[in-house]
Formats: sequence, C-alpha cells, structure tokens
Amino acid sequence: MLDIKLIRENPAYVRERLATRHGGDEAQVDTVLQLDEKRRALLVEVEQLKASRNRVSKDIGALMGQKKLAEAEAKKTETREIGDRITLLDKSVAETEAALNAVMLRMPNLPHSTVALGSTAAENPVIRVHGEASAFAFKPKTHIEICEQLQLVDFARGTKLSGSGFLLYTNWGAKLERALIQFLLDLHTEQHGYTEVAPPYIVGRHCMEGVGQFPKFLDQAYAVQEGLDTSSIGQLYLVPTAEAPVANIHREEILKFSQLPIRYAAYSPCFRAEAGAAGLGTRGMIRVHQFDKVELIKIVTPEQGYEELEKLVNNAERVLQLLGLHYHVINLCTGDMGFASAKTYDIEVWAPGQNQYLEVSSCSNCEDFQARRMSLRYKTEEGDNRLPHILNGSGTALARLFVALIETHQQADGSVLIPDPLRPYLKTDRIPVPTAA
RNA sequence: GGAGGGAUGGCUGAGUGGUCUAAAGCGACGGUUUGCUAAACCGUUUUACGGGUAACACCGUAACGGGGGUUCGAAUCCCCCUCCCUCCUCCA
Repeated sequence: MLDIKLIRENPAYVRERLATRHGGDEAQVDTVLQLDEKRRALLVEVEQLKASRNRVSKDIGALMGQKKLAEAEAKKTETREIGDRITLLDKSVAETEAALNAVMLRMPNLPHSTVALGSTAAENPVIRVHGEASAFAFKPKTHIEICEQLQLVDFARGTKLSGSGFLLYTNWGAKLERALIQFLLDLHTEQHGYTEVAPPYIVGRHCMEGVGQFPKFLDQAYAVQEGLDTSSIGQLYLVPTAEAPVANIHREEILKFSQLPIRYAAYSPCFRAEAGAAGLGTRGMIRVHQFDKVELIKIVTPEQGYEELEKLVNNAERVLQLLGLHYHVINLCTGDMGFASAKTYDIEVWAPGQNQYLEVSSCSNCEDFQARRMSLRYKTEEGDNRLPHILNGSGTALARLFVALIETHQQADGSVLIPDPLRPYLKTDRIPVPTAA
C-alpha cells in the first residue's frame, strides 16, 4: 500500500511514477484524493460532536451524583439527538474508509528511480551474464526426453493423479529434487546468513493481502475448503510462494532496532492456479501448478534496503554458479514489474534443451509497501516507529532449476553428470541410464 | 465435534455502568544522591487518525482480543466471531 500522505502531498509525483507501469493506475489518484478529503471532513465533524457528547455525559454523571435527577433527565434528552447524528456520521466515515481502502489495496507500488522505463519484458535491460551456453558434441535433449529416459518424472501418472500441471517425481528424480532443496537451504543458512524457517503451506487471506497477492490476484490462488463447510472457502489459501507466510511472520509487530536485519530462508511447495495461462496444457516442467522453491526474505531498515537487494541477488546467483549453470541477470523495467515491488531483478538460467533462458529467481525490494499493508514496524534508536523495507527473492525455484541442471549436464551416453557441490546430497556423481526393464 | 475457563498497557495484574484522566507491582528510560556498584528518592513510560505548528508544544477522537447492540454515558451489561487454556472425543 502506498503512503496516503505522499499521495495527498505530492499527487503529481505519484501519478507520474504509477504511469511508468503502463497499467493505468494513475487514474486512481484522484479517486483517492477525493475519498481522503471526504473522510477527513467527516472525521472533524464527528469528533467535534463526540467531544461535546463526552462533556455533557460527564455533567450528567455529576448531576446524578448530586441527586439532581430532573436536570439530568433534561440533559439526556438534549444529548440523545447528538448521539443519533454521531451514529449516522460514524457510518459514513466507515463507508468512506472502506471505499478508500479498496482503492488503495489495488494500487501497485511506485517503481524506484533507478528502474529502467519500459512497457514490456523486451525492454528489460540485462545487467550481467555469467558463463556461456555450453557447446554439445551431440544434439542436446529436452528435459522431457531426459526425464523419460532416466525415469526422473512420470508425466502421465502425475497428470492421472491431479490433472495437467502436476508432476510425479520418481526414483532419481525424486532424490534430485530433495537433494536440491537441502543443498539450497544449507547454502543460504550456512554461507549467506539466513535463518531457516518452515512455514505453514496454507495461509489466511490477511497474509495474502499483506504481501500484495490479494485482492488483485485472487483468481490465481487455490482456495481451501474445510470438510463440507462451504462457508469456510475464502478463509485459507494454498501458498503461491513461501513469501506469503514468511514475510508475514512479524506482521502487526513493532520490532526492536536490534532485531534488524532479519533474514529468513524457507522451503515450501508453491501452488499456482495460473488461470488463463497459456501453454499449461503442454507437457514439461516449465510451467506447473505445483513446484518447490526455497525463498529468501529480508526485513531491513530503509537505509539498508537497496544494498540488501544486491546481496540477495548475489545469494541467488551463487546457487547457479555452484551448479555450473549459465545465466544472466535482468532488471525488470517499469512496465514488467510485479505489483508490490519497487525494483526487481530476475535471474534467468540457460536451458540448452529448450534453447532458451528460464526465470528461476525474482528478487525484489518492496520497500515499505508490504510493511504498511501488514502493519509491521520497527522502533528506531531514537524511539520512533518506522516501516521497514521487506525484500523477497527466490533462492531459487526448483522445477526450472531441475530442468536447466539436467539439460546442461546431460552426457552423450544419456546420463546426467552431477556437479560437485551437489554430490554429497545426492550421494552419486551421475544419474545413470537405467538398464532395460 | 462436546463441556468449562480465559483475553486489560513492554510484562504481571486490579477494575462488574459515571473524576477510569485504567490502580498497584515489575521492567525500561531520565534525573538526584554516590569513591564504584547497589540501594533510596523524584520523574517519565502505548498506538492510530484528525486538527494545529516553520518545527516543537498543544488540542480532539478512538483503542481494555475483533465486530455489532443497549445507554446521555460501556473495560464493565447483551449478542456474534476469533484466539488461548483445561478436560472429554477423534486422529498421523
């Protein structure tokens, strides 16, 4: 959520920044200003009335104490009318606030000044490139072919169980998935200073609202129903990312200055309905309804925000470096950024079988946008309450990392070579071609 | 799922319709005293919104788990909900 004071004091700036997203959100600024003004006018009126009612009520109490019942009764009649007006005004204040809130919750964050202007993904600048696409002496197979030959994923049975977009990992595939999760968690907790947390995979709607998933992306979430109670639907949702529970861990708290910076690493499966997404009907692991991910979350002071974002990206890049993968880092332009973010780096890893880059990490500084939504603050050394910056980054997303890994390290004989850092986890140096069954 | 008990400031905990302007204690912070530490004494102690100010000050309103109701007036009475605790039931 944006700062209402900023909109009030500098609407032109807010309009200008929102317009860079090319989402048409700047048109809402006037609505906000009108509702805000109306709300404040109503507040002044109703608060004056309440002040006078409080005074008279106190007088009545005093009169009752002195047994001047007739006078007390007279005052009661007088005040009753004030009470009725207060009730009406309170109602319009509540309505105005609700309307204001509804608009505010749908307004995206303002892009940071260093973000490139642009309207589509084609305009995202490449920040840096690591390694290069490996040359193959043979035609590299796609991950689908590799998975089938090495029996890593049973696509047909995954679909039989849950429909398209769901994967059944088998044999070495299941082990590789588990090894990667453990490798990622160990890397970030042991070498990058993150504290591991294991969050619920179902969260309340307030958490979804806190990180900015709701109300805008309600159509992308899996809602949960409790037993036969249809009224329970809409209360709980499968997490689309561990960001939803983890960023909300300290919601509605006032953190001590000494607690910052907070750095959490969490594994979770991610559930995405992907309503309206194209290409989901096709086989493969690139775009699925459920995938694993290790997420990194930071809660830091505004002064540290952007420095910590750079470190966050580096932490995620380290994963790909250790696994010997070619990737590049891009900076999402204003028109391609996520709803809650002020600045986002995407890391795209090279998948030779696909002959394309795959997004495996998205690292964002949401500044105080989420903190304001979830009412998370910290106390400065001077004793003032301030909103911290909240950052999130994938460290990294698994299904696509799995794809890049097996496509990159596939061998002429059909086996997949396992990079050194992963060998202790998988307890093998290669995934062998199964002997004919 | 059933029965009962709870939810008050940073913490403990009083308060059952009107100076509640929420007692008291603990903690924390500031000050006085002090060779140092401790103790004692004095003082301060939340949040949000609005008004106001150059900025402070200051003023108002709201908040005793959340929402609604009764009343001139609600921490206090009534209704609904959430969460916690104890017991029963069920369950990996």
